[in-house]
Amino acid sequence: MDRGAVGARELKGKSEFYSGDSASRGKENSLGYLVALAHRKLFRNLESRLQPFGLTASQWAPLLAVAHGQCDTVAGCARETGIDAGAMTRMLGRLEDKGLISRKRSDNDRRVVKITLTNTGQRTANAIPPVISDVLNDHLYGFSQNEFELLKCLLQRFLANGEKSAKSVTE
Amino acid sequence: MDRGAVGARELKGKSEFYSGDSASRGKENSLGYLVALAHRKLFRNLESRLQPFGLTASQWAPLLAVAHGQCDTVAGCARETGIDAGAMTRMLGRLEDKGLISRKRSDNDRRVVKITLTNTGQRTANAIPPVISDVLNDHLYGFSQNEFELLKCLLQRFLANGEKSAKSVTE
DNA sequence: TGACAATAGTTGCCTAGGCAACTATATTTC
DNA sequence: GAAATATAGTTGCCTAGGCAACTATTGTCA
Repeated sequence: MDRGAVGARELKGKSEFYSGDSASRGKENSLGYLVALAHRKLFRNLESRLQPFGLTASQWAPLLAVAHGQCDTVAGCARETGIDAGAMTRMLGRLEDKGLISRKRSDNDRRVVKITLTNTGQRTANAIPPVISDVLNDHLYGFSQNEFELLKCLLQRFLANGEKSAKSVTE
Repeated sequence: MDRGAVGARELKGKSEFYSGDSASRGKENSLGYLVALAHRKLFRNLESRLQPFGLTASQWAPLLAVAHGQCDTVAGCARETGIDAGAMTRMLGRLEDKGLISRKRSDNDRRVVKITLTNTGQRTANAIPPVISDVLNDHLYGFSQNEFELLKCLLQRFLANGEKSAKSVTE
């Protein structure tokens, strides 16, 4: 057992789970590795299950976001899915190439590009939620309701801490 | 509250936290989004803190793996960090361009390429663990020791389930 | 020994995200 | 109303990972 498993040191009210000499050694003990591996595995499982629909693991998110009325512009989709606007332009281009969405310059505000689903896009958007659910449920096999809520809660805090940290660096 | 928060349905011993109609709606409630966002945020925070060392958030892992003697070949590094061998070839190329590692064809087995750290690479490998620790600790601000262990444990199970699921599809 | 399989590494092609520079349009401010 | 500012979208350049095809080398086995 290394220090990470022994106990967190307290330093001016800030807990230190990792210290320089033991950090990130071994994939199982480092949260960095774990978060990355969990993400990659989930991503690849989604990828293989969405292949029959001609979708990648990155493409379902903006598609569903539009289908659910959460966004209808490039910038909106970028904000909603948390990725770069430039990347979103290209992403929507690929979705348009596949005939799932269509883009049209707005008349009210000539800066924005309005995004709508095609019929095919709508059908696909209807079909994929069960697939996503299946994959997530597979990853949650054996979890109790408590553990499920706990994991969500801990990840939300992990994420929120990271956002605060990023801000404090740039300020 | 949608179904996900109400309770998991049991279906032939398999819990269903997500059902087709509510899956992945809203970033906060979907574990898919949460895992992806947590990973991206951690990745970007690492990126900005490693910039002074001329490293990206993907490059420290193979560098430390070599420094810790966990691998000394392309295939070994790929296995150790869980990424594709082709991607690893290019990754090591970038590290070589930066003068951090050097590559040399083995004499025993002319297929393998032996990887060693340069002096600069060794110095960098010594310098970055505290930085990684700092970023991880930031993300874990306010976590109790219990919560820290719990998050690791839950993520390990989430990951293991995903690996089993992927295998059962290909078999 | 000779055919076959397995392994190591590389390369090309694809999707993907981040960042910066840029244009066009809209909003705010003086 | 004109200038400054903000916002929307696009594009180029970078790193990055997955997959498939390929070569070279090594190991296996009939």
